[in-house]
Amino acid sequence: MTETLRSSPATLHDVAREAGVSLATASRSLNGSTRKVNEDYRARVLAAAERLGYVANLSAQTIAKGTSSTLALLVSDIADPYFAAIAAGVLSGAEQAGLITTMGITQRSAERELDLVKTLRGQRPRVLILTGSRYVDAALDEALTRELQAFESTGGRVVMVSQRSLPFDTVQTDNYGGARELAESLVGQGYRSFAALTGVSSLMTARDRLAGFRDGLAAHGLSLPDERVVETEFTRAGGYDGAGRLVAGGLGDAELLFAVNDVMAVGAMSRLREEGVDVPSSLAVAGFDDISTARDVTPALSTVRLPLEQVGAAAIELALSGQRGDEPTLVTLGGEVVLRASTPARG
Amino acid sequence: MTETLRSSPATLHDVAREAGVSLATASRSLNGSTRKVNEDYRARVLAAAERLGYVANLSAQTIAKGTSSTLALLVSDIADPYFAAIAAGVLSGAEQAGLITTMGITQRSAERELDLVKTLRGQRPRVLILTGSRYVDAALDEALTRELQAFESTGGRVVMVSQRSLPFDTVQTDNYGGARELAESLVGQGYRSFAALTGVSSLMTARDRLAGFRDGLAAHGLSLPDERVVETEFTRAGGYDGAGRLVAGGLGDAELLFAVNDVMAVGAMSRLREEGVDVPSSLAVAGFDDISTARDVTPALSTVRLPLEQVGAAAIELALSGQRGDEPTLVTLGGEVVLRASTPARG
DNA sequence: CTGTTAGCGCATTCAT
DNA sequence: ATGAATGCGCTAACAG
Repeated sequence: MTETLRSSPATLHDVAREAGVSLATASRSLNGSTRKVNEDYRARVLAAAERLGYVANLSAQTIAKGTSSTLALLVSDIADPYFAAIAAGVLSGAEQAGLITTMGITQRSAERELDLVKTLRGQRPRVLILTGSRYVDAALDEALTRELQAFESTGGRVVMVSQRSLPFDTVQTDNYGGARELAESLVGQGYRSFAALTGVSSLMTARDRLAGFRDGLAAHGLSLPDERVVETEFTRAGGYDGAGRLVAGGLGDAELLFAVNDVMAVGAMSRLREEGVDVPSSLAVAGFDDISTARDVTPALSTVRLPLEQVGAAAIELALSGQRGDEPTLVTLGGEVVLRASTPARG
Repeated sequence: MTETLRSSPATLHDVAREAGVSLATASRSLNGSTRKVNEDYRARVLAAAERLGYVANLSAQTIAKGTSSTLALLVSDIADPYFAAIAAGVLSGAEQAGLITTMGITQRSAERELDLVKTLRGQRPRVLILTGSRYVDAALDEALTRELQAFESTGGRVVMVSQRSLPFDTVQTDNYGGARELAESLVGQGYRSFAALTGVSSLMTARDRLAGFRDGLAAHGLSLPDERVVETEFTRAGGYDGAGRLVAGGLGDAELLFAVNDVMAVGAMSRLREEGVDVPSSLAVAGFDDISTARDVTPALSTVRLPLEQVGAAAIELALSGQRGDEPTLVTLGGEVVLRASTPARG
């Protein structure tokens, strides 16, 4: 009758019997709030639990207590370093808070996101964190909002990590401000003429960064001519293609190319090299995000570093601390301009 | 009495009452196995559930059925692209199988790993997947083995993703074979004299790759002199430092530097550039893993591509298909040598 | 301080 | 085909 021969997990009942105490005493010894149990009994219970390999059934505890110790996290794509970094922050924060986290991948699909929210609500998590750019489907957005509000109305907390577009607490990075600062730094480096690679305009992230960059230039009386802005995909391949289109259309007097994220910038650099456009002497390049590749490309890429792990941590903090007010809270984390070899100072 | 005013989630009981049917009928309509309920009633139940925003309580279902629909995944560090890729494979596989996955981060600590296993066992997951290199602490390993065996003896399935060292089903990548093939390819490119950067010898991954590389050279009558093998950390910083030590010690006639993983190779390239050692003309460099940065560095890095997402998928498949036999199953996924500009053909 | 008992939300026998 | 009743593993009153 050793532990390894059982075919179903030991229950609290088993432990109580093995220790010769009541169910309640066993419960109190193992998980009970404050010690209110004879040290002698307690030891016997612990020993019995150890002997039986007992592990409390979390589902049962959740049911009995009426509150779970779970956090649900939704990300677009965990293999994307951007989300991976945020997830890392969330996971470590959750663990510190004693929460187990369950994760779902939306694959950048609003339908899947909605489905996952429904599924994960079944867990009765204490917190639901949604990460990733919002979509533009109004119907789906509305359905999602309803679902999330229902969740909140039953005691759950939802935190969005992205742009503030739905009426929930959200943590965002300062895309506009970071891009604006980047532009100003670049002007400080002596650049005067610019081109840009941006994502589809429905992506708020892309829009905000481009707007910030533009305004940063405008502050110095400079501008980004529309014909030098190419809209492409938010990926490495998009950057590669976009750079090709830019070159084909003629670089003109452009001195610096701003890509709204690093992977696009890296793709662009690759294409520029193939096209025989030297970076940075013929065209400087700057990105946004500071992915780890940024410092390893040649020349190393100037960019804006986002405190991604902190974003995850902030999301947890927001979710766990205090009550949800009437007005959703908005936490904005600033980026930091990092100038590297891809944008050297100009004569 | 609209849904948003409730302060606790609707229960099946609420739905039954709202629909004017019994609890059992409601249950059968919403989650019951095969349709055995009048279409009329069924519709009423579904409508009531919709109206109330009812979502089945997963914990309650788990308790009632005695089996959960959860999978637990442990990774060392989710921000590491290696684990992120595997996690992506696991998550998508789990979802296809209708499993919710909960995740834990071990931070490469054997203690934390053991703690997490205990905690996650509380969820009564159907499957437990452990990812990451095994450690060398015998006591901890034994405790972990016991815990995992207890889990298996109560119906759970465990799959290890890493080297085969514990007596459980495992999915591994062919580190030895990949490195061996890489070495042979490099010899084919005309390289004859080598140096290497390896991780601490307790890391089996590092050991296997180095052994494979050595044997690949040996197959052609070549070898890797011990004084040209520097042991350093398994990280970018480790590669950076290691390359520095190598240069300081004198490169001798070394033509190619093999780093046991890509991040180390990238760190090394960075250091070599700083030291004025041109890559590849003075020293070629090759890595292992094919992280996305590999093709973006200059020169692009030769390496061995590992089918990481497939590894995750294979782990799930192994866990879900068939019974655990007496002997643990071992699945090995091969890598693929990818030659790039960092190791051009030599005269 | 300890033991008894009544739920928690749901699935599932067992009758009907 | 439907409903009433039992139990899953556990916590939290409630008595003793």
